[in-house]
Amino acid sequence: MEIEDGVVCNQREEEILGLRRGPWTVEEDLTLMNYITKHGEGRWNSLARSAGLRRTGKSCRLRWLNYLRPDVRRGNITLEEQLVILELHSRWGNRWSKIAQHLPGRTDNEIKNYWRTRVQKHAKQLKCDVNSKQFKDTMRYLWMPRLVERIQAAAAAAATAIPNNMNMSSSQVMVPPPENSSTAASSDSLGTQISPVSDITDYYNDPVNNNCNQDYDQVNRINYVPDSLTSPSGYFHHGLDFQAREQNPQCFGSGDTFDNLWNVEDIWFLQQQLNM
DNA sequence: AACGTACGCAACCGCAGTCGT
DNA sequence: GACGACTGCGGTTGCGTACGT
Repeated sequence: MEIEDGVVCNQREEEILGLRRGPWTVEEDLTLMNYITKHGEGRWNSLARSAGLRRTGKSCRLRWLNYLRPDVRRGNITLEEQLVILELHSRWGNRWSKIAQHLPGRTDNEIKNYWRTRVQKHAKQLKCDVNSKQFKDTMRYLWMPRLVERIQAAAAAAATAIPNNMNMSSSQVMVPPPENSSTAASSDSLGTQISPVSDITDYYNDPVNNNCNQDYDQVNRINYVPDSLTSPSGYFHHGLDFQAREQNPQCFGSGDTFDNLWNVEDIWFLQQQLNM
C-alpha cells in the first residue's frame, strides 16, 4: 500500500473503517453521553468502538472534555477569569491545560481560543509581539491592575445591591499564589495551594508585593497625552464586557467597554518601553 | 438585499510522553 | 531496551454567524 504521508494514511484508514469526521450530531452526542454515564470515561479507542460510534477515540475524548462533560462551564469569560488567565499565562506561558486546572469548568481549548482571539488581537493592534517584553509589561502594569479595579468596583456595587454579598463568581476561580512573591515564599506547598481570586486582587493592590501599582499610578498621573496619539479604543466593541455589563450594569458607563482597557495609555506605555 | 469581512468556536492534526507487553 | 497503542497537549484550520458597507 502506497503511503504518501501520515495524513493520507489516516484519511484512508478512516475511510476504510468508515470513520466520521467534522461536527458531531445530536445522536452521536447522546450515544457518547449514555455510554460514558454507564461505563465511565477513559480507554477512548475501545470506548468509541464499544459505543458504536464511528469516530476516533481522540475525537470522542475531545468532544466529551470540551463539550459534553456535565461540569463544562459555558458563556463569556468573566473578569476574574480573565485576570487569572493573564496572571497564569504570564507565569506559565501557553500551558493551557495547566491554566485550565485553575478555572473550574473551563477547558484548555476555551482558554486557548480566548487568548488567541482576544489577547493576541490586542497585541496585533498595538503592533507588538504577544511574547515581547513590551506587551507583557503593558499587560502586567496596565491591563491587570485595571481588571482588578473593575472586579473590585463590580464587587462593591454588587455588595451594595445584594447586602449578604452573594455576588460574582470569585469563589469559583482559583489561582495559586504568585511564585516569586513573599506570599508564595511563605506558603506551604506551592502549586498545590489554591487561593480564591481575592488573593490576586490583593496581590496587585499591595505595594509590598510588587511595584505594579506604583508604575500604574505613575502612568495614571500623566495628564499630557500627545495630540498625535489617537485612542485605539474605537477598535474594541466585541465580547468580553457583555457579561460583566449584564451582571453589573451600574459599573459600566456609556462607552466603557472592557476592551477599552486598552487605550491611549497603552500606546504611551509601549512607546516608553521601546525608548528604554 | 447582497456581498465581503471579521470574529468566535468546535474540531482536527501532529507530536511527545506514558504505559503495557 | 524496543516496540506499539494510547493519551494528552498545544497549534492550526474551517465553518457558521454577526457585522459593516
